[in-house]
Amino acid sequence: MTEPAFLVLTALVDRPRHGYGIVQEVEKLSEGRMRLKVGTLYGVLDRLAADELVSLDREEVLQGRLRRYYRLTEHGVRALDAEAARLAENVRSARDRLRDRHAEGTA
Amino acid sequence: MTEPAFLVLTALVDRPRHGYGIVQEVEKLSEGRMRLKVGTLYGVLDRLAADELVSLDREEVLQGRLRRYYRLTEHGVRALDAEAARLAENVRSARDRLRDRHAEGTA
DNA sequence: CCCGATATCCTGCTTTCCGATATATCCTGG
DNA sequence: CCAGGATATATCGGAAAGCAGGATATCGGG
Repeated sequence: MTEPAFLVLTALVDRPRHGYGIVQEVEKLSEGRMRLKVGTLYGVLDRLAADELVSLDREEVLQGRLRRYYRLTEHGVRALDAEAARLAENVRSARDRLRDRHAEGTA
Repeated sequence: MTEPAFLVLTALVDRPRHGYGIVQEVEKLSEGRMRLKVGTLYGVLDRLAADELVSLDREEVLQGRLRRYYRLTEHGVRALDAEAARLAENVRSARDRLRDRHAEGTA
């Protein structure tokens, strides 16, 4: 799973959101570090929908502007959980090794 | 930074390794989960070298076979450390949200 | 004697990223 | 009253990246 896909899934965990809302939520949850590009978003959303990790929740027309809401599927929840575990393992092994490297210099 | 790049840097933390050795080390440190493709490796190595996160350590000819060793630069160590922190943040926010989602169902 | 492991590298296909652009509405400030 | 920023979706095309496959070459085991 790519990083933008991971962030989109994370943004959808608490409730369905529309495209622009996802962009804002990703920026918020990453404390401004990640700014999801709209050019990236729709491609990611299409791929996630094709894989059935997200699905179209509903469409609203608010003040003449279309809002298309996506929600996380149960499959999506499991995929996000598995990916988080996988990334955590990568982080752990990198940190273990970095710690050993510095410990050697100290010893 | 892409995931293969992250894994290559991790594999080089403890000592310089040559291409094929990196492939094996990545497979070992990920407990068989990640199998780095050779077609991916050399492109990654070139990019990391261009960014000065790794550098050519030495070349050996062992039993008629060339071995080209790469080592992590100090810049590479810092980049790996920063990337690990960034990924850890992504994992943390995903897990926080997943926990809340399940807590709601429980409450 | 062939095959798997070891070892590097290139080519080309596919996927993905993302800047740019297009379209359209609403609100605020000047 | 109008310019510009925020809100909102979508597409195009270039660039970057991933990766399967194949070329090339040695060594050891069955």
